[in-house]
Amino acid sequence: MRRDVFQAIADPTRRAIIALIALQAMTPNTLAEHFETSRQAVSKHLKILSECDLISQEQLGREIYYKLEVEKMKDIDIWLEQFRKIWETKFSQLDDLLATIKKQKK
Amino acid sequence: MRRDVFQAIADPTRRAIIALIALQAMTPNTLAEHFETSRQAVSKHLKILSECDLISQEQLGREIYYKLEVEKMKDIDIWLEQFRKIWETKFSQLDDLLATIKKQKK
DNA sequence: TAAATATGAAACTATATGGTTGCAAATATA
DNA sequence: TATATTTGCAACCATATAGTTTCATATTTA
Repeated sequence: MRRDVFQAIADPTRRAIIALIALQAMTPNTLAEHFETSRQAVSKHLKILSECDLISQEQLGREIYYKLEVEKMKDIDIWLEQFRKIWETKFSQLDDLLATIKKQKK
Repeated sequence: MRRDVFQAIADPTRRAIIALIALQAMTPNTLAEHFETSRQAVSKHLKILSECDLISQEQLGREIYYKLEVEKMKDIDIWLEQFRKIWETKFSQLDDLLATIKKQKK
């Protein structure tokens, strides 16, 4: 079973969960109130997010507070870095390359 | 069928395709040489990437060159922005919140 | 102690996903 | 023109995914 950050953020409900607990740590019950799905479904999403270390939990009595491990989000940022260099270049080297190929073929 | 940028980058083969064509536009055949899977499987990945506008194509004779629409990658960057604000804060407000809850409960 | 609350796990289901093989269409080349 | 090359699409398959309902466990509260 694949279980990485990219697979974790693929699901829109999980992205919403991440955004919610980024603002404030929450219990599964409180989280579930924000969605149409069942509490158990939210729990399954929390498990997936836990398995790739995007969130951590802290038990307080019978409640479990889930919070975002925001450092892990940097993994996505690191992957984006290689493309950031390209999109910050005003003149596209790709268009340039295609133009070159076209000329060669003629 | 869901078809957004986040779902597109969830697959490791598609992330590899993106990284390859970011450097240089490529045909499906050339791309497929970089992977274990069949050319047809690569074509299916290209279709998914096309459907969410992450790539575009240009036909030259019987060859079709696929190139990255690097602007679309910014969608991911935009989503990350909300978390970047948090991870750039040295002192975690989440730990703070949990500490507050603990005190209230005592 | 008994009841209520919060949670996770198990079993099940429908659909999505990623892969394969075979084929048809378009273009280039002999 | 006949053949080779490049490509996308259809049909099929095994597995993953996201959801449900039911149940067991732990903790709080009456």
